[in-house]
Amino acid sequence: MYICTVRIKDETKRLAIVENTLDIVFEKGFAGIKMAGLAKDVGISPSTLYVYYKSKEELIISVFKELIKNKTVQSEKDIDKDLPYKLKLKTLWLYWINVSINQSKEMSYIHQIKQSPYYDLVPDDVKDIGYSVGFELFDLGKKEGLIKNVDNEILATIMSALLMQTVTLITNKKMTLNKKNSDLMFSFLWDAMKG
Amino acid sequence: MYICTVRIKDETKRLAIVENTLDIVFEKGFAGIKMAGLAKDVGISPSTLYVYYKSKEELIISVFKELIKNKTVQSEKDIDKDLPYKLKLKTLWLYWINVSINQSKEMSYIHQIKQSPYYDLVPDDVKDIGYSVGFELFDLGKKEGLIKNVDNEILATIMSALLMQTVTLITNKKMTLNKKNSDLMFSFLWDAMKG
Amino acid sequence: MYICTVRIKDETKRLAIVENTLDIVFEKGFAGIKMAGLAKDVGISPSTLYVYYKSKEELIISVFKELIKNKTVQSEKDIDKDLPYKLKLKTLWLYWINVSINQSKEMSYIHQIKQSPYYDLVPDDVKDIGYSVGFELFDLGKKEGLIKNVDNEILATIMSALLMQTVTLITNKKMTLNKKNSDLMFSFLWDAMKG
Amino acid sequence: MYICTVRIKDETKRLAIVENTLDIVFEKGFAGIKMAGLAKDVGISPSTLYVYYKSKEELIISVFKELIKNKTVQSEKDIDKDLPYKLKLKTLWLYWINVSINQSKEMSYIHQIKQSPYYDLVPDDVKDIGYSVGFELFDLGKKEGLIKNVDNEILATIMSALLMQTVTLITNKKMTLNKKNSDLMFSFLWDAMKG
DNA sequence: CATGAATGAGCCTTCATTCAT
DNA sequence: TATGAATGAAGGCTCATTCAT
Repeated sequence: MYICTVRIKDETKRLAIVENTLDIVFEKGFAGIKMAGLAKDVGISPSTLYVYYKSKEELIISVFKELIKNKTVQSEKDIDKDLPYKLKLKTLWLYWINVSINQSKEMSYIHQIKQSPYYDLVPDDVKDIGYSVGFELFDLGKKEGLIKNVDNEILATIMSALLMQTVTLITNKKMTLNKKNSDLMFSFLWDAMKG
Repeated sequence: MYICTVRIKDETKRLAIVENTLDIVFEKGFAGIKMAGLAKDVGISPSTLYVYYKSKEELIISVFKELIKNKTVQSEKDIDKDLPYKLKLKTLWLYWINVSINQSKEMSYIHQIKQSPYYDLVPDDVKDIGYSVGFELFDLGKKEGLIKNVDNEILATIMSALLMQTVTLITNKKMTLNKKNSDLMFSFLWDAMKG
Repeated sequence: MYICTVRIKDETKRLAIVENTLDIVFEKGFAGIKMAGLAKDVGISPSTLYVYYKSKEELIISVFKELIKNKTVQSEKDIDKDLPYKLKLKTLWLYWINVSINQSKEMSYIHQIKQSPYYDLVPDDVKDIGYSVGFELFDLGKKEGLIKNVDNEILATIMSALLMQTVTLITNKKMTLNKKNSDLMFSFLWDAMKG
Repeated sequence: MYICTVRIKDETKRLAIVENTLDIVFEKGFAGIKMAGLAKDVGISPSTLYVYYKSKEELIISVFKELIKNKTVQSEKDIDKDLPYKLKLKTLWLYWINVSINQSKEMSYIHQIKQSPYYDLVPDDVKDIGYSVGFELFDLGKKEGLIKNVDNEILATIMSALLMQTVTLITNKKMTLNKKNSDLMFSFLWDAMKG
């Protein structure tokens, strides 16, 4: 026996899937993604999910790709070329702090996938995107003798580490996000990096 | 009246279970723990696992408790009181680097459980152990005006962040563990912290 | 815009599940229900069972609810208002005898669940259905001074006890179901109850 | 590695096993018997259970045999030959009421095993014991024309049915056990049986 | 006789994915 | 494209029973 339903094709559906996936991963981690549950959250049938993504694996990786793509695009527009170097770095720092706080779900997703077996399945060209802005800034700082002459990878690591921990302190309510604390945390970064 | 002998639960076996659990989590994460697979690795029957731990959950948490217990015991013996302050801090730094590298599986387990839903099930008294040595050293440094006068929580966070990233660099073969690199990475920490 | 057809959960299948559950409980009791075995009997996959009932517990209770619902519906249509009182009671008696014999699996199920731990999980509003017809008849008999003036609960208990034992005698082939025996067994009931 | 314990052989152990089995079956039914749990309740090792009974099945049936044996022995001593017939029957009735109330666990066990698959495994000579006293009394009553001239099996069934339901009413607190109620319930029996 | 550890067989349940429309 | 039903493969766990002493 069969009944009929009418459905209008909806291109925002994919966006809804991404959004709900982020919510789930943020709250319960990757193990919390259940295809049927996700479909229900989105308001579609499990099989419809497979119209958009051919497997759970593909879903997880596609969502990651989408995040990376958006993140990179955004970060390119935000640097002001006329500031003194220290302020340039601070601008980048503040930008990342804000991104991390305001887009905590997205950041959490990226952070979690990097430690999961799924990350092995991410194509290399997607993996290596994201630090270009930082790298240029590091090169500049080193050329001008303002920061330690160390491999960019290491500098990026230092910056990322301090960034993440700052965000953690804020997220865990052990610190509030205000100018004083931003300055304090940035002072750690600057003192660590300056040559 | 009777005299009888009784077999005693095998401590070796429990250790083997812990060891294999660490291996699995290190390689595949918590989702990779399959009771049957673990049992096979250890060389026992799946049901025997349940003689030692009454559920997967309990296994995961018990292993964590054991790691914490051992870690704390070890870290208490390693501080030398007569060194100048910077060297004291460096000793702690090197100690942690070594622990992190040599016991990378254990550290990975601790790191992973802290971000998993299982951590909610860990008793609070087990959660709060681990930074006592660092905190004393921070207090000393602040009293002598050698490091920034900032909350211990923050200092510990900074140290921990740099530590973890250093270990990551080494583990990912982007850096080798030698004196030069140790000194370099410590210089980031020291410059960041010093007052 | 799309038109699509959707398969509907198969009522036949649900009935087949109920039927087979009754068979199993009748033959082997509640402990005899094995989800995989039941699925095989019905001709579906074990997991399909979980499309219809979300757990073994729910299956058992749902089947009970269904039996109670049907039983109540049926028993409401069978009373003839113009008979003399004794014959009214006998009609009810015979109706119940027939139900009990012809629907022995259903009765057995009801009887068994009431003595099992599952009964604690049955909602109260389902528990209390079933004696309404009898109670009205008892009230009538007491008003007319034809039967003992005793609590309905007790009268129902007496009737139910004799009924069940009669059925047991028949089921165990120690008695055949014929007019003479029906009359005999009803005479026990009537003599016991009459005022 | 082994340790030693000293144990004194204890013939009351078997009794303790029986007692605990009764408790379990009374509270949770036959499905509630778990060999390990029972052993723990008794204070012995699971394997020791197998010294006394070679399987769960044997345990269940042996306990039943023991109950039947004791019950029969007791019921033989309680009949007073000089009472008028109705009082003799009432004595038997009251005796059984008391047994049923005071030894509710034992009665429950007998009742439950009779409806379980285990009953098929009980030897026939054990099954048929228990009504001898009643049967003699029924024969007497029939000979004197005081009760209906009906097969003993049926009379016993009637009596047993009313008995069990009376006990149920009392156990479920819908009736209290006092002289008035005893008399009332016996009146049902007597009216039903008398010729 | 007594024991605690050990186990295999089996159970309930979940879930990513496919089927049939 | 869209769907709800259906499912196979697997996983966690239980428990009567045996092992080894």
